Amino acid sequence: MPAMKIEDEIKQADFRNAHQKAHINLLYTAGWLGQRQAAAFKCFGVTLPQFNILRILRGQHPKPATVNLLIERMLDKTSNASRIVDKLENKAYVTRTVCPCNRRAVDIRITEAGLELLQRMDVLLEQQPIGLHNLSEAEATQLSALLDKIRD
Amino acid sequence: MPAMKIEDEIKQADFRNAHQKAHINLLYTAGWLGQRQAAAFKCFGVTLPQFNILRILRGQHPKPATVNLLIERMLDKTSNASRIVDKLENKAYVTRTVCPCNRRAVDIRITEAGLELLQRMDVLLEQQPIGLHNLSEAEATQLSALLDKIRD
DNA sequence: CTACATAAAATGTATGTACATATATTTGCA
DNA sequence: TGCAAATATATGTACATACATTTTATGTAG
Repeated sequence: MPAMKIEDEIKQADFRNAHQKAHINLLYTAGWLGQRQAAAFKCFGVTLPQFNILRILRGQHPKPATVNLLIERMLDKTSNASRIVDKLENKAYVTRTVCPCNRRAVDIRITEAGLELLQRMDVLLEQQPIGLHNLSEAEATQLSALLDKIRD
Repeated sequence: MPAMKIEDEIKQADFRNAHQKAHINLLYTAGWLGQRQAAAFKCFGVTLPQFNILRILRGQHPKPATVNLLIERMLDKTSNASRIVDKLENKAYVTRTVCPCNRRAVDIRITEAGLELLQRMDVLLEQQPIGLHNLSEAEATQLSALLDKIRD
């Protein structure tokens, strides 16, 4: 992946202003990052949203989580947690049981196989980091502050 | 949309380090921004990818564009331009004709209805900007530089 | 205690994404 | 010339997203 400024990446040299340029750059870079992550996850047979849900479930383990809790903690809150859990259940990485104290809710738990998968992924993902390692500590902090300000 | 730091948004107070926090913040903020844009476009009956393609076609107008050219200029290069053009063709915002000089290629042109739609959207989108207006000029420039560095 | 609102999850439909493959056309080269 | 490689686009499938609707269970007001 060669070094490229955003102008070259999408072959549009003339942005209206710095705001538009940063806006497009933000969407583009997030896509770039997400794609690299998805590629790294592919050989494990899980997608990025599935991975994220597994991590939330590991954080709860051995307590169960409900679909509502998953939605609260997911990056994309409008996505359909129920169907992502379907896929993980098919792969035997999670279990679903009706919550005994509230039969509307469903208790979702990560299985041993799921925990083992996460552990294997942790090892490989640390070996080849695909994150923001090009940034210094100070730059990463600065970036977070700018992003927070966008959403204010 | 209330002001919220990323820790509160996804209810995960303990990030491993500044890099991980910025990483998650980047994906989250891009999703947040994309969703707001999609919501603004919804009343016009087009999605964000469809809008982006229409803008590229307006940039070419009255010259045609090919699918390859669209892919080159799209933010997400791996997306399926052909099927997005399908949707726009169904709405009569673009036309497809076999390129006379290369019958493998397809000339795609924006129609009058498409141009008119973009103009209506321009007007409303300028009235209620959904971009990075919280950032100063200097901050937007700084953000772009950080994002470029991530992809180096 | 029924009736209606609320809550939790699942489902339906349209769209988009990622990746592999198919189809048609053109080009290059032995 | 003829045939393989390359090119331009389209299609198939699995997955995810956005949003509306449905199903089932719980709570609450009268």
